[in-house]
Amino acid sequence: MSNYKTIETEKIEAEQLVDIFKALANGHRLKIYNILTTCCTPGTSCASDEVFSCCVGDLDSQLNIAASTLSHHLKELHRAGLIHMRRDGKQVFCSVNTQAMQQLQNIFSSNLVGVKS
Amino acid sequence: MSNYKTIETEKIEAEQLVDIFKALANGHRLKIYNILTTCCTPGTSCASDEVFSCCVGDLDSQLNIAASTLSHHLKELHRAGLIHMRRDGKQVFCSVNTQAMQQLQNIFSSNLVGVKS
DNA sequence: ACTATAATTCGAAATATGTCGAACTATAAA
DNA sequence: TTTATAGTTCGACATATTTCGAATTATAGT
Repeated sequence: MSNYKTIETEKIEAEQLVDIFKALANGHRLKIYNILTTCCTPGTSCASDEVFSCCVGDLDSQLNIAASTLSHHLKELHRAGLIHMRRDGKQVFCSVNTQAMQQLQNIFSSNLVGVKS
Repeated sequence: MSNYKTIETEKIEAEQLVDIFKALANGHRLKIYNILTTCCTPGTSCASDEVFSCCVGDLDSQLNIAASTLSHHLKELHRAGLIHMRRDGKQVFCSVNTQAMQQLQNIFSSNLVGVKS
């Protein structure tokens, strides 16, 4: 747990920002993130019986990659602090970290990359 | 010239977005982009006699990498459509593509990654 | 305890990226 | 036209990333 970024400070560290961009710099991961943004709107709980659920298996069915590869990508997104993952029984449910998304918006709004040097 | 992205459409293609994140997913390139954002505010022309100029040589002096490496990184940022490059005599001046920046902000504002599938 | 389902970890292989120095091109000045 | 300055291109090498299948862990049901 201590290995994973939280993105809670106002200004994001330059290195952390690189990690975030790195996490999004892949077609599969961007698609995953995209699916999660359109599925898990803030406040919505992602139960598996909803149309747009987002447990790992559901993502798997939309991606045409090996389960192990998907797992790897989810880990990357999680490590960057872009998504949440919680286990519920046999399944692991994923959702976007809306707070992180907010801060990314801020970064690109004023003059970009307002990072602590 | 036809090889370089322009980022003029409202919605950004998913692949293009991956290229943009890829371009920013590197410490040196992010630093370059950062320098350019704090130097070339919209409308400002970046003459070499200003304090914050941004010809390739000026960037070089701030980065501690080989000139050839810098050139490579600038090409990546340019290919992604994130910066402009124009030759003026012996020097090549770089500046951010503010339009691209704007669109990145939009992407992260509504529900992220509003990409054409 | 056994079986099935969901997901992760591991190790290997293929591909991509970052980096440098040497050689090259472009422009301006002597 | 020779020389100096500013950048780029090329080829090589080291490192990082992506991907898979096989083996493993976690949980729930029989």
